[in-house]
Amino acid sequence: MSITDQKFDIDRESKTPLWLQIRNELYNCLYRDELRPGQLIPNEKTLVQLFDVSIGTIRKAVGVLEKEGFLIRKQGLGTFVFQHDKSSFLFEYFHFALNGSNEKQSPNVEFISFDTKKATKSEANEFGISAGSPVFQIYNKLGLNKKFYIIDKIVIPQSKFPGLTEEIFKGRGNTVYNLYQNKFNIFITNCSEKLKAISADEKISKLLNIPLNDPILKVDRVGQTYNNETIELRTSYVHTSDIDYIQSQNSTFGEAI
Amino acid sequence: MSITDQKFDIDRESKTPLWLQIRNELYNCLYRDELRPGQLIPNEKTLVQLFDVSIGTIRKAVGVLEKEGFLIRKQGLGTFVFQHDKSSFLFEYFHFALNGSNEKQSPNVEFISFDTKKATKSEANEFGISAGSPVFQIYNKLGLNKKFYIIDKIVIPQSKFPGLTEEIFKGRGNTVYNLYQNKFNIFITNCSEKLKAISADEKISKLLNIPLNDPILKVDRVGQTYNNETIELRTSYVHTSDIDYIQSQNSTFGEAI
DNA sequence: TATATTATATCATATATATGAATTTTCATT
DNA sequence: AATGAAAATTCATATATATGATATAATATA
Repeated sequence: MSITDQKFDIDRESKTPLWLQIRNELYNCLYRDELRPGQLIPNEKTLVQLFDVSIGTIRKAVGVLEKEGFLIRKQGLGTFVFQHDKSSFLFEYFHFALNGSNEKQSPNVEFISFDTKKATKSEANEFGISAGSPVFQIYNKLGLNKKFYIIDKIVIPQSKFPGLTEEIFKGRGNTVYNLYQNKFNIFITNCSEKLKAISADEKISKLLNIPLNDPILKVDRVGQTYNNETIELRTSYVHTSDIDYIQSQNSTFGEAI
Repeated sequence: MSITDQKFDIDRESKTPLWLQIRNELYNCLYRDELRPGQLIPNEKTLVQLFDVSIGTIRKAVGVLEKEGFLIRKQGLGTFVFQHDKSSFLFEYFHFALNGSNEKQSPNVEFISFDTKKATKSEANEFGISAGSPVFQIYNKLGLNKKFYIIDKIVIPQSKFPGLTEEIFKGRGNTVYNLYQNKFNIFITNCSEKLKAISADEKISKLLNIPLNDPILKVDRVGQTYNNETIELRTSYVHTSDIDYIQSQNSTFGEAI
């Protein structure tokens, strides 16, 4: 169903502000995939008619979704649905930079392996599937400046990625999140990460060509989609002798001025 | 000079939007300390008169400063200048939680040492002072649930904290950033962090009572004030066997709905 | 055809105004 | 003094409208 075809009923008696009701309706359109990544959404005038509110209320609703990262407004052009690509990946999800630098640069990625295995208990628990269900486990090597510093292990449930093969994965030609989005209709909306320092085990030391027991930064990332459904478990093993995990933070989460 | 006494000249011909000009004027009042932490700022009606614009423009300017974290609006009460305290510290700057938990809890802090030393070259460089200038170096131990997992090393230039003594530091009764703010008029506006995995050296292993060479998460934080002036260099050494460094991230930096 | 101009579409800024919601203050009543 | 109702204060939501800025499309002109 197209967004312009449906009848939204906004409750003017509700305690929830109109702008928030509209924001939620639009969010649901994203969730229901009636507004697809990269797509141009109806202009403000149309939205005014669709929801029968003033343009200021529409702008507030759309503005919030823009700040949340779901929509992107372009003056003179229109408002578009956000889509994952290399630059957004670099900006939002890749947290590493060479020693002494604060500038991120795009990592080079090299494929290592693609396997099917049974989900561990904790993986199954995270995904909300039964233990032993099949999952894909994929290893990649990431580097900067021709050297590799990071091993990425990706675990995703087979059920959510029907038909995914090693060839499709290798031939994606873009970021992994872009693959999820374009080939499997899964849009990663939020991530959380947990970091630990550990010792390199045999596997990691071989893959990264570093001494056994070297200190390694281990990053566990949970990638989720709408309604906090977990889609991907990613573990990065980072040899931080030459690169840093960086995080910048304003007093809050303010917009850049 | 009080904010209500001065004449702001807003340039209506400027390419910079009015709301941004006003946001910048208010920001400068914060910077010049004419609006102090915790203080109630003039209400919207007064600001309308002060800047001679409509209330919508004022609300936009104040709204941005609120999102940036400098102001806090409270319906029915007024708008206040943000101040550092324990809850904001927990919310924004303390990134650790016990294994398996996503809930942060307030750490307990124990004083270790307070010394004066000469700035290293890199410290001096960061602070913009000459090498060898005196700095304070303070060690603390942080823990959760009666056990200590973190050693914090704080380095701050003596010149910016005149009269600071071990007694004042120990008797602060609040967070360190609150001390900076209330006793020394220095307001930390933003931080950036760089993380590495290293091996515990002798000093750290003794302080945390862990084996030598255990993997340790090292967090280097640069704390800055207005105009990106560096105020504090803090290094945290974290034994991550029982706790995680956690980071959550929405698709962007969206406001909570 | 190539270029410059004009028109159109779309979001951005700004004003003016009305009503509602949340909090504190005031003040009458008990 | 304690309580409760009313008033005042302040920010929040919502409408209506006008003008500006930016990008694209259409058109006229050389």
